[in-house]
Amino acid sequence: MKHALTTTRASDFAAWYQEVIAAADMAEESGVRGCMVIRPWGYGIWERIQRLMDDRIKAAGVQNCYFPLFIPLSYFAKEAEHVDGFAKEMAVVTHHRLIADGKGGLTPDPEAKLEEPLIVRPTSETVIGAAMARWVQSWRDLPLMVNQWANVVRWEMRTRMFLRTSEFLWQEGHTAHADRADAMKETLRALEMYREFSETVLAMPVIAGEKPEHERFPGAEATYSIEAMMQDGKALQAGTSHYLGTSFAEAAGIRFQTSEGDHAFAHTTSWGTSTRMIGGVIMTHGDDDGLRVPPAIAPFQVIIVPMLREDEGDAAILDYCASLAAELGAQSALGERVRVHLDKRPGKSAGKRWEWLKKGAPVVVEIGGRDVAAGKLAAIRRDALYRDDGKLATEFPERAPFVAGIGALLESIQTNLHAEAKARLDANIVRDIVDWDGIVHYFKTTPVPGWVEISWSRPTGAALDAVVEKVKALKLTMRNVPLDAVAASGTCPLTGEPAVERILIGRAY
RNA sequence: CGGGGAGUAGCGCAGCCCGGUAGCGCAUCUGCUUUGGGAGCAGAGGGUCGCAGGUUCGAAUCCUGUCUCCCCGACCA
Repeated sequence: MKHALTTTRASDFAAWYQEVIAAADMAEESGVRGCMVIRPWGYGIWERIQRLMDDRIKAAGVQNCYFPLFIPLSYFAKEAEHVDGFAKEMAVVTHHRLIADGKGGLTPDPEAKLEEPLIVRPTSETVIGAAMARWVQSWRDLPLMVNQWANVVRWEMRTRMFLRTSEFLWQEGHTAHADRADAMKETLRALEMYREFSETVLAMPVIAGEKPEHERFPGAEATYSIEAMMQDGKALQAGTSHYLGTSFAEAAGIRFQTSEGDHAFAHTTSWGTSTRMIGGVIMTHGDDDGLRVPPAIAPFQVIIVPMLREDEGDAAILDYCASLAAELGAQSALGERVRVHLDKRPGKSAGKRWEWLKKGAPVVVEIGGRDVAAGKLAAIRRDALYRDDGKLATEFPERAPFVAGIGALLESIQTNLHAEAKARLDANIVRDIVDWDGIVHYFKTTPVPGWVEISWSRPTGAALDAVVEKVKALKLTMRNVPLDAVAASGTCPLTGEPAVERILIGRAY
């Protein structure tokens, strides 16, 4: 069957991923190492994610604010584990002026060296912690819950668009609480928010769980994640939530007077999701014809393409399209007005149709003179592009019932995309392996391996290091300990010790 | 950051070894024909060959440096 992309998922998944991004006009190279230009269609998807996530964040009583891009090195140095975790990937500002280098170029002015270097934030715990120290005096000031939408920079060695870029966009929530129980409750609330968001908005099923010790955020006491399975079976960590204990509060001085009159350090949390989720959407829903955008995050849900012939009949077609767009736009889907776009650009309608299909617009409607005369239209749904015979599954409904049913149609596409991905996730987690040979056999013989969930002994220290090395030899990593896993049983295949909990293992991005 | 590959028109590529007027396909534009599923024919426009030096009468081509991308590894909350 002929497809819109030249690379298929089966032939070269990594190349396919890049082709989708290019073909859907989502993002492109910027000329700056590891940084991308996010184009309107990609950014429009991000704006949708922002809006729907922001609604949830605010509904939880968290307020938005904004903190500086630059963080004094001294702030950052206060939490030792945090520094160790990020020091190797830091962008540092050392000068504030340029001068001519005598060769026609510019160079930092040695006279303008900063007294204290500024780092470009890789995350904002330290600078937000400093503010929280000022804002929190009394137990009455807690909990303090803030969030910011921002860009952060991490100088990664190897970058991939949306999945791991030097600069990325995200939201980072930061909260301070009077005690451990309250902070842990917030950590898990944020995790559940991410799980629900991923499932219902991104139509991307995930497993929520706790990261093993060695995968924790630097400085955290506990890290939780949502893990999504891509179409190549690899895991993508799509959101994290951390219980930070009191170490960041101690480093920043977030101290308060309790109702009993003594002093205590706050228990803090942080949680984040980023533009990486867009990479997850691509690798969850994309197919060999490009992207498929879940209707909830599609910048436009319905595209109307008039089939113009540059003759006197065009005016009637455009009138018909305009009134159809208005009627569709007055309908609701997924709790919002339907987002309709009338593509009035000149050009061949076939070319425009494929452009929108590659972008993944959920529904493409084409209108020709015959439709105007008959009061009908031609509709293509992106989640079910082809008929069994390989031709486009275009339908030709009457206008009025189509308009009345658009909300239900978009909702069914949203549901359908989720169901497809959920079936794939469920089918590719193996839960009955009980020994190391079984793990090796699974990953060596399965053409597109997914994940295995095993009972393990939760080793720590050197024993954990040994286990990490052992699975690394198979290019595997421990993903998380699912919150809703069944009880552990038997012996840990990795250590031979009695198992205490269930953990997911798989290849990861 | 180590090993490998690549950068030539909007996109995909050839030309480079062996230096001598910048090529092809798709896309774009024009004309004619066509017209309900990515139309056909004819013609046209578009590139300081990633960037900076060097060698040479002459550099896309040879040399040096540098930037960016891709693959493998290391790294990756």
